Formats: sequence, C-alpha cells, structure tokens
Amino acid sequence: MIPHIMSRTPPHPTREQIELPLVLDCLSDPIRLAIVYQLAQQERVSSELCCGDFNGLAGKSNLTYHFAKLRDCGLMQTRVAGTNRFMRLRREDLEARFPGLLDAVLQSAAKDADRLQLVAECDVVEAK
Amino acid sequence: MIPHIMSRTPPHPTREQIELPLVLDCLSDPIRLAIVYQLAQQERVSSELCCGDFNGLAGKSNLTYHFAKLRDCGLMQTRVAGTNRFMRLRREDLEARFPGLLDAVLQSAAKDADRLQLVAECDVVEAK
DNA sequence: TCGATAGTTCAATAAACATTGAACATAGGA
DNA sequence: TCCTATGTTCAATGTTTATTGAACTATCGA
Repeated sequence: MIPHIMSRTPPHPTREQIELPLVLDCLSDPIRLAIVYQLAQQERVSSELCCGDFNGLAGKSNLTYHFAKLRDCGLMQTRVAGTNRFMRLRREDLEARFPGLLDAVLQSAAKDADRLQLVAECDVVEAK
Repeated sequence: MIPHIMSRTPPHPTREQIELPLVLDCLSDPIRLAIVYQLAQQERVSSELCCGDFNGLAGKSNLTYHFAKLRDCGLMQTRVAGTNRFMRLRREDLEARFPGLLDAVLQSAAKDADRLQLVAECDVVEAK
C-alpha cells in the first residue's frame, strides 16, 4: 500500500535554518500576525490550537496557505493527530535565534489590538 | 515662480500613523534591513547619512524606491539639504509606538550580520 | 554660465503574493 | 460500510513587489 501523504508531518526548518527576513515577512501579514497572536494568547491555557480554531480569520484553503508560510519560516510547528492538525508557536527556537524579538512583536501587536482587529484573550478562551 | 518639487521635504506619517504590519514588512526586505542597520550603526557617530552612503547596497533608482518605503512606513526621516537628502532613523517615534521592537530587530540582525551580509561597524566608520 | 554631482521620476518587466472555489484525501463515528 | 468533519491540493485570478535604465531636475562650485 502506498504511504498516505496527508498523514505525514510536513517538513519544518531546523532552529538554525530560521531566517530573520522570512520571519519578519511572515509577521507582516495581518492574517498571519493574528494567527500568531491568537496562538500566543492561548499558550496559557494550552500550547496548541487546530486549524479550525482560526476559521474566523480567513477561508479554509487560504488558512492552509498561511499556515504553510508560518511553518516554512519556523514560527509554527504542526503536529498531525487524526484528522486534525495541531499548531504551536516555536517559542524556544525563536527565542534562541532572535532573543526578545517575538515578545516585542507580540507586545506591539497587543498595543494595537483594536487597530489590527485581534481577538481579545477572553474571546479565545471562551470560544473553546 | 513655481515652487520646485524636489526641494520640498517629502511627506512623513505622524507618530500615531505608524503601523506595525507596514514596519515589519519594510524590515523584512534584506536591502531595507541593511539600510536601517547601517543607519543604526552610524548613530554613534552622527545620526544622519545621505543616499550616496548606501550606494553599495543597490542602484540609485532602486535605493530611491526603498527610501520611499522606509519613509512611508515611518522608519526613516528625510531632510533635504542642497542636493543631498539626509536620512535618520525615527528612533523615538518607533520606541514610543512599539517599545523594544526596533532594538530587538537590530540585535537579531547583528547576530546574523554575516548571513545577512551587513556592513560591520568599522566598515561604516572607515568609509566616511 | 557651464559642468559636474546628487538624487528623482517614469515606464517596463518579471517574480512573488494573497485569495478563491472545486476536487480530493484522511480519519472517526453512526 | 458509508457519512461527515477536517484539512489539503491545485489551477486560476488579480495585485503588489523589486529591479532596471533612460530621461529629468535641482544645486553647487569653478
């Protein structure tokens, strides 16, 4: 039987392969910034979210596209479990490569949460 | 006599108009990141550099394009003096809007200076 | 006043990007 | 075993992007 593509974990860059321009470019898109922000908010509750939790941000296939970019640049990790894909922030790797960067971006985003139309923390938790 | 366009200072966004996605997008381009980095290195010597100081990074008209993007997003300020345009980083405004962000990016860039082909500090100073 | 220097503007081009919907693959439950 | 939920793949579309060179404008100094 031929191995099934979809059940395999997609490729991720190693920590050392994470590149600053790619990370910044990823974070510069409002939808991807919202994904990363929501992931960060959720971290206190659980470190993972699945694709469906972001349905409010864009259409399904568009989200797949943005997830791939976030994965390719090293910001997110995807874990496959059954029919779900669980995402988490690669906090430690980011912190090791670019100390303070992710937090500076997240705090900047939090400051402009209204302007950027980001979900408030309570929204995320309640939506569970 | 009709006022001469080129002698006027180009428009800049106010501090409040500076937007996070635009700033990140600006910094995600390797040439623009190099410009900002060089400007930051130079700050200890003088807070300003003129277009010609960046000739190593790209062609003249391409530089004009990147300078415009940096100015439009609020990262740089341009001052016109004779036939020169002097650039400086809008450090205070950036710090007020997004505390810690610029420094986190600059430190990250410094860590990857080789990979990003950024000018070493001594190169900048010696090139004067 | 002329020439050189500094930088801008404009049009053209090729590549990358975000977005959509339709078709598909996979896993789990009735 | 079939139905449903979850998510991916693919092709098509229109937009934005970076880069180039040629023509231009403005300023300074000889």
